[in-house]
Amino acid sequence: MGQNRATGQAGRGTVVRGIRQALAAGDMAPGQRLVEQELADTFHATRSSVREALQELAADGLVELIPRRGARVRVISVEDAVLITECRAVLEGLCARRAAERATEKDRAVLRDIGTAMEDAVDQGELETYSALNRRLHELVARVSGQTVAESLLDRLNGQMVRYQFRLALRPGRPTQSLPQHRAIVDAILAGDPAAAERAARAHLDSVIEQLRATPGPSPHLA
Amino acid sequence: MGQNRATGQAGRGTVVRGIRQALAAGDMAPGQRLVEQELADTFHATRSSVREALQELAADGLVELIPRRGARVRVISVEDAVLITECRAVLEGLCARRAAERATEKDRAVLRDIGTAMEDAVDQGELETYSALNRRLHELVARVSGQTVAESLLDRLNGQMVRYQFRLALRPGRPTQSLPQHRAIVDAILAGDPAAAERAARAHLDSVIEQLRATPGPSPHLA
DNA sequence: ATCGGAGATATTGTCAACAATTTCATCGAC
DNA sequence: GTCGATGAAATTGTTGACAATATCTCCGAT
Repeated sequence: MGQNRATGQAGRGTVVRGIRQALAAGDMAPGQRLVEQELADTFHATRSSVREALQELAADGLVELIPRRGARVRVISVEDAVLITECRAVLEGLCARRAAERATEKDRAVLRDIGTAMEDAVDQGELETYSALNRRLHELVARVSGQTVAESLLDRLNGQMVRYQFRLALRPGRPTQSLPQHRAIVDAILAGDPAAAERAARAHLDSVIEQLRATPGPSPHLA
Repeated sequence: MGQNRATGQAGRGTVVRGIRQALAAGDMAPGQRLVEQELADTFHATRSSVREALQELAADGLVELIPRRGARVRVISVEDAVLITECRAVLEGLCARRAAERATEKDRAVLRDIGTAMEDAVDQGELETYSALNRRLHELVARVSGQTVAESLLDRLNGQMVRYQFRLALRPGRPTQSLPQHRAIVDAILAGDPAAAERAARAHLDSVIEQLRATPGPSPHLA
């Protein structure tokens, strides 16, 4: 084990996962240049794999690919983040609506659990837990909705927001603000009220947009 | 001129455009297998270009890429079309809302023109013209909205629907049904009424969904 | 000191041959 | 006649070397 490079599809997957993670962890700064050979070395893959991986990431909007000049980590401005979140708002609204129509008893039970777990987490100030539950809730609503198209679009949009979600969850007082909004979504779905579920989801994301707008801009270009 | 193969980025672009067009024109049946060497020959490109082009098309959801087994034209079922159109509904609703808020005098003039041109086309039974105006209207609303993220998502979704849009526009009586809906969208934007614009856009696409549901399924697999 | 250009270096893009895998056709057993 | 195996053909996947381009470095002129 050790220095055999992952080749082909395995390699490509490795690189995609690796870059995604590095991006989420903040190890790669927005705007940073991504050199194919460097990536190949760090992830022990071939340059071909890296090349394909970069194309995949570019298609997902995580990386910017400029012909003959290589790849950079895509820079997402606050305005971009707002536009993305506006789209999330209507798409999650759609998902919440469908979820309210289709949720099975099992789905409802899980939703209820997440709801109470969220309240506990906020009560005890466990920010990390609350953030994780937040992600799980949004994912669950999308999955339960059966709206696979919206689900994949949301996946994509969320991927582009990693950096901002990070910063937002850490804001003091934010959980207190978002918890009742999350509860409203859960309650509407449990009550089987599609219109209320859509309204609640959109209201929640509108509030996220407000928070984004109040953001000073996530880093005025260091390099 | 003639038998020099387009190479590199030129080649890739050629292939992407070529396949897109063939797909729109119905020259490639859904489910049809796409063999790399064949495509390379027909589009006078190298296999590398074809390979990259296929990945791009797969990312756009037009082609299905199965490892080690090649590429096929993606089959879109009626259910898929409905899910796609549901997403279009909320996204175009968002665009219509923003367009109502932001349209300049110039934008409004163009919108007005398209509206009257649509009425003329329907009056005189010019189906092809009406269909083209339809596309132009939807595109214009998206562009005027300034919601570039929604615009690109819609682009993608529309690309996947080419076959269905085709069939739908040809239905007898359909123009009479959709014309007032289009007028409602235009009027709401002209009036600067965001809520009404969103409602009108969603209502229009809800009606499209109804039409899709009444479709017998676009071709029960010939091959 | 700053600007601009020539050469060197680094980086991306291309290609054709080769390897691995799947698909197809043929043939034999039941 | 159907099913399954065996081998041939077709197809996709991978690789490394090479070509084209961009970027950097250094130097001289103003």
